[in-house]
Amino acid sequence: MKNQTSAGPVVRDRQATRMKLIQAVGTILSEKGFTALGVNAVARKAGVDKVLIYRYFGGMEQLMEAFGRESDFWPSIQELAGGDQAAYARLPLSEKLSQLTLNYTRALQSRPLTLEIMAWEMVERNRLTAELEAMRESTIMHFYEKFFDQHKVNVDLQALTAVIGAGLSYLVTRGRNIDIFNGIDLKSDQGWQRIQAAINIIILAFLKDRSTDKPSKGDRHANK
Amino acid sequence: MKNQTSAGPVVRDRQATRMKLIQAVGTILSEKGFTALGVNAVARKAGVDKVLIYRYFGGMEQLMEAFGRESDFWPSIQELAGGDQAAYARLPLSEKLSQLTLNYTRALQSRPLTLEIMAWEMVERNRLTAELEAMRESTIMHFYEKFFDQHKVNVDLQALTAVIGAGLSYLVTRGRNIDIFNGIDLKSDQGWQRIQAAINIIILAFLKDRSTDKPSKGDRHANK
DNA sequence: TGACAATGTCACCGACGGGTGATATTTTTG
DNA sequence: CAAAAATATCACCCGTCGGTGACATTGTCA
Repeated sequence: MKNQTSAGPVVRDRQATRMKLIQAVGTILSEKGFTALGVNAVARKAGVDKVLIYRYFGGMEQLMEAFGRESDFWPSIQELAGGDQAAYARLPLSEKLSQLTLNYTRALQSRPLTLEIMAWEMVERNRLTAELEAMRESTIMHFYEKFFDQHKVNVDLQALTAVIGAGLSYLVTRGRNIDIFNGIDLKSDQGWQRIQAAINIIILAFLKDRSTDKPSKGDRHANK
Repeated sequence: MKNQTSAGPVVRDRQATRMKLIQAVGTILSEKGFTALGVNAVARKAGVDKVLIYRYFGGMEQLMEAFGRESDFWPSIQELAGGDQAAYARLPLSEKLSQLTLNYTRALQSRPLTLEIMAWEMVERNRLTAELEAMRESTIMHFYEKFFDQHKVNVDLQALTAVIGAGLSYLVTRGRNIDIFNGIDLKSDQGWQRIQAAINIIILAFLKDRSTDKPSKGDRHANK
């Protein structure tokens, strides 16, 4: 066993090299953004030859895919529920929705890399964006089943959350590049408080007189 | 006066060439998207030498800027109001908002180039995206002044329209690449009807009991 | 007519992109 | 130890990019 190669320089470790490449993807994305992402840049950043990207992953697409899996890009159900799922489950529907939107906003704002990818999703579809999309749909779906299915409502809850969720995604993503949207200051806490306040009102008003957790009233006409 | 250059080939017309270049920008954007936009591609598409981009515009940035001005990228106030501004002005506030969101959605959906640019706005800031941004803010601002200032409401109307507007922008832009968002089918009319229905409910519910066009009630507390 | 500007083409540059074959070095295996 | 496989480097190909200088053609004006 001559495993001690003296002052061994140049360690050869496939797994370590793979990791270096995967991490380099994240570094490039956060430093330069998606437009700068490519085999040359990633290999340079990782301090490794670019041919290894092809050898170990099959190409840039697959490397991005691997990058997508080995990170906490997307908030977990736990995080979206605010940490205590049992407590969350006991909240009334309006509170659940309100908390969800707040947690969602914070989760996004704390993930610059996710925002970078979400922005890129608008422009291009590749394995990384597809991977993230799948995660997202899956998480949201499970969240729905776990916490919302129990509530009997005669309103289109999916449409409501779609609009609000889309709105938040847009505002957070956009907030990286612009200061003011529609008169709201996206760089200040006060601006986000206005948004959150409006969403809370929307949720309360949307549910009011239109749904009850106890389906006893015979009221069924939702619109007009 | 030797103005008849026989079967004159090779017409030399600065204005026409400028136009060819500007139009080529639009063609590239709609055919290949923003990632393919560059001096080489544009010149090739226009059938013109790329050096003219520098001579006539000063560079790609300025060409994009020119492109941004010479087109109806952004819906006019007229279009957002649904064609008849006088009639629109007479509507109650909730109807105004409802119509506005509908017209906004349709306006965006009928402008694939605008969507392409809006998508790119998420990723990069350049003269073209800045141009579109300026147009947008300006139009929205004027629209507000013209049709909404008259209404006395004690709710944060800007925050409401910010959330809804952002949501629609996101959904329409995203609808180019994905089919389903949050369980809503973005490719079908039925999906969009669900969204529009939800928005209508939101608007009605948001305004109900919280605002009156006649500010007589002393109720001023909006959110708890 | 000749001078001159306007218009447009062409060839070329250096930098960087994705991708590949040959080769060197380290580790494992027999 | 030697042979073979795994790991990593290097040099190179080809295409495209943004950008520029030299040159050709056309129109204008004196």
